[in-house]
Amino acid sequence: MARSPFHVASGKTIAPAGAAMSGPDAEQRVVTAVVDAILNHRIGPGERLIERELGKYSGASRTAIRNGMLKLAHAGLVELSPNRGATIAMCSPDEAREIFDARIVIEDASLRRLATSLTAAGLEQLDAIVSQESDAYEAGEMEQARHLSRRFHLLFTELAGNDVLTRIIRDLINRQPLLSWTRPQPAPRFCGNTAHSAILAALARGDGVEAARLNTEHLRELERELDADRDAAIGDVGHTRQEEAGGVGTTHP
Amino acid sequence: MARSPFHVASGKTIAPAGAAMSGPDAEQRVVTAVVDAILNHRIGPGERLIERELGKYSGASRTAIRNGMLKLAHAGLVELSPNRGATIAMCSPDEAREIFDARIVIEDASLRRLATSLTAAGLEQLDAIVSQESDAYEAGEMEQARHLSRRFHLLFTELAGNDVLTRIIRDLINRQPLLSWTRPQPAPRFCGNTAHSAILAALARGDGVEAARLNTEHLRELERELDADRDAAIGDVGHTRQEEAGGVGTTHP
DNA sequence: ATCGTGCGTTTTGTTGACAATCTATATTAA
DNA sequence: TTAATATAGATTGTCAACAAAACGCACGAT
Repeated sequence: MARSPFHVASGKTIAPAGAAMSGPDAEQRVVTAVVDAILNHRIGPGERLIERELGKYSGASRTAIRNGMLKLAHAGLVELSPNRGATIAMCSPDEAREIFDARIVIEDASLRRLATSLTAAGLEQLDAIVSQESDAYEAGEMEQARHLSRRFHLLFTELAGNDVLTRIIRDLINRQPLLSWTRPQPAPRFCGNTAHSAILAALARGDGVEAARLNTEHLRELERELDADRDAAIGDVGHTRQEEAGGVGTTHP
Repeated sequence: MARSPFHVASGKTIAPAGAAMSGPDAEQRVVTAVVDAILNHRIGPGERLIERELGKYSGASRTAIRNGMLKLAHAGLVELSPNRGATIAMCSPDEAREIFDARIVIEDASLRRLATSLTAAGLEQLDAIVSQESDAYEAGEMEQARHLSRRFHLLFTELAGNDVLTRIIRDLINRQPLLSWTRPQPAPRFCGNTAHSAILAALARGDGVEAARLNTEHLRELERELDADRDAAIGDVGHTRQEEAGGVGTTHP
């Protein structure tokens, strides 16, 4: 098969065959493409990002790619080793826990603050996200559902009005897919929509403490599922790099 | 006078004439030098960082410098404009407030957590910092005192045990000098030591809530002083760039 | 069969030069 | 004298080529 759009060492496609990009901000396009590939589990932890391959179909020069890798490295999405280039970051269990804790700290503060300042417009935006997310779940469009789920967390942080914290949260949310050692589950997990609408309801009635409590519980639940996945995968050898094709199903029987 | 070590466009020296560096990690040296220069107010907001000048005496190649600038930009210490290169970041009043709020959120959580897990060794480290800081203040070594003050905040965050949050706090603390529009005050401000030892005392007796409250108050006080300085400097025109030499004294009469 | 070794290929890191852009000075006109 | 403009210099952005290092594979030894 002729390789067409935008892939990595393994030959996997990480971006659709979009218009042959060659703009002034090719760097940002490479960054966006890699982030998008991570968010949709087209590439996973430990995978190498080879400059030539990244550039072949993105039209980006090597310097642009290299700068993009630096950006991604600072965001915690890739790791740079001397003379070994860029690989998708692998989070240790400890680091995964730290990321969850950090999100809880910041999102707690955001929700408590937002509860006292939420405007009608803001409420409407959040409500739209939650209902769209619900629709996507029911329609089985998991990719879209995951996107909207991330968007919900990011949006209430944005609405809290602190850009510094928002940028931090964005980076932490983007690292989420790198925390799981198994491929994403094809069926909707327990998580997600119910929790989000409950948080929104608490926010709507101005109860920031309860909203924060619900969100913390929500994130802790996600963390527990992750740990369970990891524990289940422990017996499996070679879990750090699954070969492509086929095995998308749940790893644990 | 022959320019000797390591300066910027204005000709100001931002690093001592250290050994002609030319190692593999020249990039990190440039970053460290710039950070150090910022922390000690040798360069201030809006100042241009010219690649050739940075490289002339640091021995770092232009690519290394450029990568360093990218790193500093992501840390919020410099701003990169297309075709205009790197300038020391200028924080708007809004952004300054956001940075303080972000610090409060994260340091609060760190102190509350640390109160339940502080070891004897950790307590000893904190105590050493505070007493050294006190000594430095009394000896009039303001540079050292400011360094130790920053170190105190960073250390209790480190001891809380979350590396993700620690890295964030480090970046936020480093941006502190860029928030003030006036040069650093030669005389010891109200802030600093008393507040720090009170926080430490609360920590030592396991009262994380009180420690967090004291820290919040401490940071809010710093913020108020900053606002006062800015308000006082408002009438002054051309306050965005003070000419060198002489005028180290307080800007407001 | 497994482990260690050596070589060719691939990939990264770095340097230098060139083009594009911006800044500052000098010049000219009103 | 002031303002607008043109020109020269300085600074950044980009690219292609070279050197160094790592990876994969075949080969041979234990």
